[in-house]
Amino acid sequence: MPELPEVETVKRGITPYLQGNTIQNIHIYQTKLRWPIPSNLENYLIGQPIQTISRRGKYLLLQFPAGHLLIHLGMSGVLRIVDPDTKLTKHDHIDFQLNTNLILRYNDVRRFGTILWTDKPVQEHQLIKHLGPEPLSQYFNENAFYALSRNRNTPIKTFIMNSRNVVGVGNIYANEALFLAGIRPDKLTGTLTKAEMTKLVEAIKTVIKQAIEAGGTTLKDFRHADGKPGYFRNNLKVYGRGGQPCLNCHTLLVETKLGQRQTVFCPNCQTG
DNA sequence: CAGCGCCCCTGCCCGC
DNA sequence: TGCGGGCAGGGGCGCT
Repeated sequence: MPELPEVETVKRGITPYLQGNTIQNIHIYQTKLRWPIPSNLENYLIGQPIQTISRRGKYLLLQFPAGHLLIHLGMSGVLRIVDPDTKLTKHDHIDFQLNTNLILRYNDVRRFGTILWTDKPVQEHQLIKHLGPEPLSQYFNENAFYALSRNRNTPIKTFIMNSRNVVGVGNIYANEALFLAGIRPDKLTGTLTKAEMTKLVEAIKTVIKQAIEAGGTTLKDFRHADGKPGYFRNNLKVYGRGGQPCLNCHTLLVETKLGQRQTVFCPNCQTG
């Protein structure tokens, strides 16, 4: 479900309910996510204040006095703020009950998500330390990205979806950014010119920025913490539109597979 | 190291 | 209506 804009939207939605508040209790209903939820989580969290809420790539980081809680939503994870009398539903896996009596509730149908604890500096955590730059930061720029791309032989779409190169670009926004940049998804990374890489960097920034402003993309069930959908779906130019006419030139969009992921492009507009 | 395919899991949609 | 196959917004891991 979530790419970076969706995770950012979730972060913004839950922050007012969490910031400075204290975890009063925890209920774990299902420990089996991508990795088991640590069974001793309560030792670190109960009675402790949530000091800051931040995001690194698609990871949400809740800072406590003793360390950080890492949360990744995987493909289908949902975080919501609910009243204490809200009935549990299928695939609710963990509740964090706050001193305000509201509950931060994690639901994840496919259980590809992650909830882990670390007491080390969070940027040194195994899952965090190899992450590439944030797409909207100054560290993601045409010079650095072009240098990184030299002598790389993977398709450019696979390259931009690899979080070691740049974080937060999932399948939707990879397709959209390549369309915006006019570059074929299967073009080998090392063959892109400096001008093309510059266009691509700008396209990724634009797509991510616009998606955050729209509150993310709701395809099936993504919802803000308050239950509202994201509106970027209306802006999608190629994702999910294989076989339909290109919105620019009316050529039929081509649908292929790249790295086991649905890939859609316009053979007329994306010639780079 | 780079690149790639395989999984983890449930639900839904489609064709027969 | 039932069933099997394929597909889904992620990404770590093991293999070559």
